[in-house]
Amino acid sequence: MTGKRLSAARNSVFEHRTPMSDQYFEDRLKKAADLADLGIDPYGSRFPDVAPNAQLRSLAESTGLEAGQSDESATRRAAGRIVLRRVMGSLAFLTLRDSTGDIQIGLQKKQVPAEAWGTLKLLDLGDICGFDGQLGKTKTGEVTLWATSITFLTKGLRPLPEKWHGLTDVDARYRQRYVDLFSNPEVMQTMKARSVIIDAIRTLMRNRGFLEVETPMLQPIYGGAAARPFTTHHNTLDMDLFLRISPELYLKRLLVGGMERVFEINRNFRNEGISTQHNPEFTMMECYQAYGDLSDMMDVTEAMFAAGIEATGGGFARRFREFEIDFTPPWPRRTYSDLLREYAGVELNDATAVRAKAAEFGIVNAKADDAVIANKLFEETVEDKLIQPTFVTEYPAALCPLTRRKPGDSSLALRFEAYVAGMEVGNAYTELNDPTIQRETFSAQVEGEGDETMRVMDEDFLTALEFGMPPAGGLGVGIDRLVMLLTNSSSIRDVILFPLQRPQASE
RNA sequence: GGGAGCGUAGCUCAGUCGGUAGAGCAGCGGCCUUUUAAGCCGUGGGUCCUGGGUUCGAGUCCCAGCGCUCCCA
Repeated sequence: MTGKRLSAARNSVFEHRTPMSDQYFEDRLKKAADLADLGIDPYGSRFPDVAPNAQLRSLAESTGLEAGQSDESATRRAAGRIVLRRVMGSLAFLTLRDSTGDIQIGLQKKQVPAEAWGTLKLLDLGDICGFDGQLGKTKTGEVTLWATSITFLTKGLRPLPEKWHGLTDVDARYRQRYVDLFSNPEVMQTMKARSVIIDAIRTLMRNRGFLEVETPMLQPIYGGAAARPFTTHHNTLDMDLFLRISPELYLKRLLVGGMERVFEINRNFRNEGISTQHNPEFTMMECYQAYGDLSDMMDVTEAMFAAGIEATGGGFARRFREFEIDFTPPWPRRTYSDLLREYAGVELNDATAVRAKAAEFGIVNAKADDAVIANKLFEETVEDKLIQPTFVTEYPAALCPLTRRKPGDSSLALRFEAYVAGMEVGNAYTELNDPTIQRETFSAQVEGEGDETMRVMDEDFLTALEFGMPPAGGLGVGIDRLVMLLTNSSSIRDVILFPLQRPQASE
């Protein structure tokens, strides 16, 4: 890039910027132009054979370098963003950051070509640079790449956040996650952990014979959960579509089709509130196992957490917020009615007592089903007590239209929800595969809750069941919450790269 | 939806009783060969979220709006 071209770029940039930022832009664009004048491209290109910083650091340890020593037998190459700089006359130290961590770069005036030393003045915090040199340790023992050359790879035009505090403004961190990622290393670690955990879960499921599939996100009829959907529209077909709230009814069609074990890791969309536990789009692992039931799904749930724990290191005992949580399987099983008795002091089947107790918490709705009231009471009194991993079993059947009834007690459903730290992290059924009962429960649900659950009967799903779906266990696990628990992140927004934000008025 | 709080320099934050706006980092100029949030000297930088109002005078008090955070539902 020539200085002339940069001048033109500068002029166009300034037309769109506020006066106070011009100082930084102007200085940095000037430096980019100065580099170009020296024949150095401020926006470099291919820079092969870069060693990750973590690798360089471990190399320094494994080769037994002592303080004050350098390994003169080899030249190493590092690249990354300059985040700190300490210049003392004719000796300079830089802190270079990549996704694996930081490494110190040492530059001595008498060890680098004069032109290279001169370009140090043109280097800013935030620039992306590469360095070749010998690995060593300073006399204080800091691992240092003693550079013999500087390669400018990308000029940064904007100033970095404060070097000690980083970017802390929560809103800015989410809006400019790219700044958050390189200025707050723990954010990088969390996001890498998320990727590693999901990878481990995929491997687990494949090893158990589950086939990964992808089912529609755009659905003409939504279902599989009780939630409000997002609505969209297809122009050519001129039809409204819904972003899925759950893949359940499609995955079950695959069971009918003969895929005995399927799973999907993908996004669901629910047009509801936002909180530390809820993002409008969230990632769910959902799986179905033919010829299985609830107990198999408990096993899968425990194994998923075990896989995530193994992948991220550390033991089954983990800290999350103020809790010490032990994920060692098997997790305790507690029935819904036992928990309601223990924490709310009422019998599930005593509707009068349940309503009276619920009224104490301001839960009053004469038209609502007894089970709906009971469940609100459960949410109010029980959920936040379930700190250690717990499977809650035997849900009121009225809440579970897709679940098989308990043999001998049709008021209860063969369902469990897994709770950890007061959060629901998993939901599983022994799946209902009797099309006659399914039609009845759908009708009741459609009439009872209308828009909240399903707008119209999914006739094609019922048709599928009529062809015959094998008995099966099904499970959904919230991946975001699982990652929260295993990375000790207190908000779901801390484990989602780009959580939904209201757009900013300007800019 | 309700309550509380926050919004000041590129970033992190002060700003008293209403009296013409400050620090650190970052920037710029200078010194400096083992620093690591380097240090020292000097210096530039502001739509105090937006719009009204009260007042001789508003970052500060009042009203409305916007955005964010936390708690509750």
